[in-house]
Amino acid sequence: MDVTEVLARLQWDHLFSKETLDTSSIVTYASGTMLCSNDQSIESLFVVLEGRVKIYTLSEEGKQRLLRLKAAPTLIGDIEYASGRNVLHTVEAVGPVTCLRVPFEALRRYNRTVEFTEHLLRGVSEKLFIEANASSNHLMSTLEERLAGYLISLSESGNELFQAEMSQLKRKEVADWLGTSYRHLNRTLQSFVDEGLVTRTRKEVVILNSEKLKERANGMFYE
Amino acid sequence: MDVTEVLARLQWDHLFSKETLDTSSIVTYASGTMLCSNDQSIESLFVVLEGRVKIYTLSEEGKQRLLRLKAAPTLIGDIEYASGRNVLHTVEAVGPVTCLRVPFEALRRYNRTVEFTEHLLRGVSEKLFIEANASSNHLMSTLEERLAGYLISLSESGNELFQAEMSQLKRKEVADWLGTSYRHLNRTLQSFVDEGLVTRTRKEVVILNSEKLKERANGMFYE
DNA sequence: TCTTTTTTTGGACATATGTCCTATTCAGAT
DNA sequence: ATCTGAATAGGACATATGTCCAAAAAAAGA
Repeated sequence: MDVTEVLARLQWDHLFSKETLDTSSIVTYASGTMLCSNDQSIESLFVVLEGRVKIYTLSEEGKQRLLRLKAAPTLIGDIEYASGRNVLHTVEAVGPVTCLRVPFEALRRYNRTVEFTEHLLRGVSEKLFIEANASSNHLMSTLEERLAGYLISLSESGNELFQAEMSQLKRKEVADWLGTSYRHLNRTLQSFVDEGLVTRTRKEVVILNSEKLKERANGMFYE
Repeated sequence: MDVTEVLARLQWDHLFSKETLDTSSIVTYASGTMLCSNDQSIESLFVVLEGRVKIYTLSEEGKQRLLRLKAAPTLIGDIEYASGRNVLHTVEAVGPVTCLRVPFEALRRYNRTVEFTEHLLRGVSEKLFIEANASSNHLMSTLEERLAGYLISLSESGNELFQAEMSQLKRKEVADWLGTSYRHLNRTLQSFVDEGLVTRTRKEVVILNSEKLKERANGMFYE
């Protein structure tokens, strides 16, 4: 794999200086590998070039909350590089993942350009927006609304990104992502079935009445 | 008020170019004024030089959630400048507030330096950390834990910043900040009283048994 | 084909928290 | 001192959601 070419394809070729790239390396992770774990220290930026990663919080007691699935290209470690703190969110490879690993040290030394810093800034503030919105949504809505919103968001065209990232979750993962228990997800799904809004086989959910479902979502919509 | 001098005192004097400062102006807001409101567009960065601001989300239905009180110095609009989006959180003056208002346009034209961008980046990622942690805390703990954590955090020395920002909240505001109803805050407070952990007058809460209270906080701690 | 294990589904119950409402108390204005 | 409006306190009830468990179904072995 040719790094220069891949970066060019992403239009990220101007971001890293030659010296920086010289100290960087391509690394590949098997499915299930943790690229970084909550609260540990981290010393490199990971540019995910290929594959998909799962981002979630993992508390001491083992409770976890799925934040999102992200497909390449994406940056891991940008927040930690910018803030100097330990890892905020755990990141795990879903399927094989190829990254460019760029040591923070190289960035500090050879990469303090406006272009690169602005790129990080844009990325981090984008993440902040998403996090803040997710958090508000969660705090201010019931599972019913969130689930309806999730189903609608998956079915409507116009947010391929979300669909690519969030479909193919297993039921249990959907529960995690929605921040609820498996039990309660089922209960709520069933109530939609009872009202004729959706049908459910054990493999999939089919929307019958997307109008009413949208009402139930009460404005909740993911992208 | 001399801007150059104030910025120097904050050690922010290297951040803005002369041209930028020329297009900026000092503005003063009366208590209660909104510096910016959720979802509106914003065209200037506000450098809060004096006073305190209240940052919160405000949903369409009027539900609000207090995120924090912040004392000067602090930046408002940095996230929006960085992401190009509309306002994320509503900001309101608590008492008179003096700001330096810097048009985004000037920043784009005269201020794309590494120093300034890195400053924004540090600030935004710091905010992301706080937001992410608050959100996890909220999702994974009961009010009892959060309230205990809040009380402990206010009483222990070592986080003057938090104390300066979060004491002197009215009970209703504390409820907002903890993301609960006034009713439930009272109920939980009362349970602490019943167990002899704290005493409560209608003005203040006094901690009697900080050991046990800390246990109740179950690791929750604010800073 | 027959077990054994895993996944799905849903009952029963506990509980954290919200909503609505009514006293009570306190501070400030008259 | 009296009135008025905000802030405080708590009763009664509804409900969203979690926990624990057992039955049913599917998948995987044997």
